[in-house]
Amino acid sequence: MRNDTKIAPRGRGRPRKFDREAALRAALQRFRTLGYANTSLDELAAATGVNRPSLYATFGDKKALYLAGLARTHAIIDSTFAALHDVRYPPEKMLKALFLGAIEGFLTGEYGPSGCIAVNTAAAEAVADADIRAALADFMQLQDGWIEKLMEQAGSADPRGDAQIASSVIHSLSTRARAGTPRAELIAIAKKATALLLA
Amino acid sequence: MRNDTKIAPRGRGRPRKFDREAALRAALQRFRTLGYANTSLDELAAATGVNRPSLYATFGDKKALYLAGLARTHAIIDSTFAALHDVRYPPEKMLKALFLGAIEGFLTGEYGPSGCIAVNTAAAEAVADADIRAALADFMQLQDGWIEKLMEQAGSADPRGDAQIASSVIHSLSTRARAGTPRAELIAIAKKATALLLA
DNA sequence: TGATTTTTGTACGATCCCGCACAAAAATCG
DNA sequence: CGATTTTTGTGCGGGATCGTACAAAAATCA
Repeated sequence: MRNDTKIAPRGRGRPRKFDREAALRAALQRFRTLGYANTSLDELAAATGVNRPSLYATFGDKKALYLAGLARTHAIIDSTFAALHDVRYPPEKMLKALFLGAIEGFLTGEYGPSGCIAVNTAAAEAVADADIRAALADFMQLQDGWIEKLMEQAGSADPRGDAQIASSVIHSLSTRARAGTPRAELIAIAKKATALLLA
Repeated sequence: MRNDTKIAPRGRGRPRKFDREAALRAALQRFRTLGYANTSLDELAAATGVNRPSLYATFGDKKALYLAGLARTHAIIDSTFAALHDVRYPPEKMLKALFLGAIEGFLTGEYGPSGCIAVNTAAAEAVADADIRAALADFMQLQDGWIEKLMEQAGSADPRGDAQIASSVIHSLSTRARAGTPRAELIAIAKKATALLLA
């Protein structure tokens, strides 16, 4: 809970009225709920409490704001995985934490379960937009890479392959959550995946 | 390759100039490439060769056209699974056909690999739009259900669970294809999934 | 206190987009 | 051949959206 507004070396001019991180979080939520293309700058301005000119001055255009949001999520995911790697759970507990943590996150959302912003909103833009496609690819590689490390730590005989399957199941859990699949079924899928990976 | 234009009982007025199915296919391709929200009716009119008023008269509004496209895809997937079920492949061959068939389809696209329209474009709209969410849920249930039947046929001890995992991997293969993952890596993931499911 | 710098907020222009109105066109029916 | 019916295609109107220009506001520096 750092207060960036106070930490930032206050320069010469009029002080910024809003917290950059908070605005980014609010924008991200809208993007995650509505998708990239359906989220207008008016809505983003309303959600963040920042008017359009200030959004442009701070983040650039709509795509830059979206990519900044993806980057923020990327960083959070990265540190979450790092923490999970640090605790060195035994294999089964690690998989449980991995899958259930993902599921609880996916069931979060403004108006309903919204899954993962990268898997479920960036993918829609990925064919037509090379930048968003690259961000999506980075995202998937981050996840695959970390899960591979976790599988290694768990003593897997094929960390890469096991990681790709676990990661794939997580992608699907995200989409299923967005489609309205109830928590119990998501958890059942996670349990089945755990059983297969530990066999 | 039926010619619906000729089969349809030609009524009284001026004959329709375009083939409904062909127009639907063209519209679907645009939706799959650009996503639902990014596809304008002007683009749909250009792609189908049908001007907007005729599109409205034939399909209704933009969402109805999109849902008609999803329904068409739904029907095709259904008959594809029915055919795969009919041939009664042995387990390994069945899984190979299942995964490789999906991958080849996902690598198809106008400007690049476009994956599955439901998983990768409907999902973006699913939180804010209940109709599209329902269509996506139907889609996933169709796939899960058919693969469960295939797993049963293959003698699985847990057809439902195995099907959910196989289906999940397919969802992820779709997203990965859209992110630009090369065919070889998709195939490797499919092989790994096959190995886990047959173990 | 006056000058400077940065952000804010209103307002605007240009573009795009959806959905439909309306007349012309092209077929069949009597 | 005239009447009817259905589709076509131009064209439009209202509205949303993006990105920016410009003056006012709020801070620091000299």
